[in-house]
Parts: sequence; C-alpha cells; structure tokens
Amino acid sequence: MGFPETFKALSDPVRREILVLLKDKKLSAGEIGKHFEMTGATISYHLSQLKKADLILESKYKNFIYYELNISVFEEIMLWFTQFGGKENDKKNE
Amino acid sequence: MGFPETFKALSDPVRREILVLLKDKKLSAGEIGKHFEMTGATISYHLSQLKKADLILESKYKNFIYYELNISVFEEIMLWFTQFGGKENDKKNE
DNA sequence: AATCTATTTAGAGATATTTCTAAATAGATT
DNA sequence: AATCTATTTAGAAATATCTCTAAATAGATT
Repeated sequence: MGFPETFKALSDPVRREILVLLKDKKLSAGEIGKHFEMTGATISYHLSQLKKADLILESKYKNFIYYELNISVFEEIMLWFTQFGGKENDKKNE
Repeated sequence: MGFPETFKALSDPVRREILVLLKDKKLSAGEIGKHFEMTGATISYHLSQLKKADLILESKYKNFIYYELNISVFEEIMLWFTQFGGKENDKKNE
C-alpha cells in the first residue's frame, strides 16, 4: 500500500519473525501460528497487517490460506536504504 | 540498542524524514525543526528515539547540538533484509 | 551576574497498537 | 445436511506512541 504501511508492518517483532518463517516456504496461517504463543486471532491480525503492507501474498487451497513473501516490496525498501550510502551499495560501479 | 528499537524508530514518517535531511549534512536540532510544523519538544522526542536506536549520533558545539547519521546501523538493517533474497543481493558472485 | 537562545524533560491528552475472547464464515468431511 | 476444521471479524481492555504546553538546563552574550 505504500512506504508508511510497510515500515509500520516491519516495526513489530512478531511480524518480522513471520517474514523469516516465510523466507523459504509457503505456510498456512495455522502453521505460522504454531510458532507463537498467541491465539489464532492475533496471528490473523498480524497477517492482515503484513498483507496490507504488501509484504506477503495469500492463496487458498482447500480449507487453508497459504502465505508467502512478496519479494518485490522488500526490494523497494532496500532501495530506500541505499540512499544513505554506507559501505558502498554500488559495488557494480567499482 | 538493538533491532527492535531500530525498526520501531524507522516506523515513523517524521523520523524517516529527519534521516533523509541528515543524509548529506550534519544539522542542529533547531535546523531540523524548521522543516516541520511541530514544536521543538516534539522534534526533540523524535531525535531521542533515533538516538536510542543508534541511527544518529550527536555532538555539541556552542549552544547547539548537532546530529548526523550513524551509517553502521543502516548497514546492519540492510544486512537483515538481504536474507530475503530478491533480485540478487549477491551481484559480487555473478 | 543577568539575560538570551537552543534544546531537553515532565506531565497530560488523544490516538494507535497489540492482544484477548467470542462469534462469524467458509470450505471439507461424514 | 450436519458437523468439523481453519481462519477471520468484532469488540473490548491494556499498553504504547505522538503531540502539546510549561518548566528546567545549560551554554553564550551583554
């Protein structure tokens, strides 16, 4: 939806952990929930925030809703960070 | 102070704008404040959050307190993002 | 030393966020 | 069709965040 939402979504530790879980595999809401000591409703809330921020995509299969990372938005965020320079983000030009 | 604080600090639009202002030059609290329609007290609050997150460093000169970016923490954050892959963050290995 | 200027600290109000329980949806299985 | 399973939605409570005004600090200037 836009930068503000994306950064807000990234500001919560639970949501960042969900993103890490989704790093290498699609997972259902229930599978994600098992990694936390929280109700399914709370997990659902966090997933909705990540979805609103376009950081994840969802797809349905049978009863389940599967979530996966939306890499393109990660790239946009990375791009925002490159403006601050640091240890050469421009290796390509060396 | 650690990832959670850093991401929290980055989640506010005013604070992100402050970081952009500091991108190419050191600025005093007052100079930063001029860019916003907020009281100095509020700016001071945001600066304290950025400082707590180690995103900025401060130094005194006369009456003024000058702020500048702390690049190393930006680098740590960038590193966190690289775990999500995306459009090759490993150009070096091509 | 008195005052001025730059900034922070304290306290309070408004709003936003995170979490829960209970109820609603919706598809799958019997 | 009745029920079971997975997930979301609604509403409420607790906590955190952002902003303000007023007061405190501290160094600079007169």
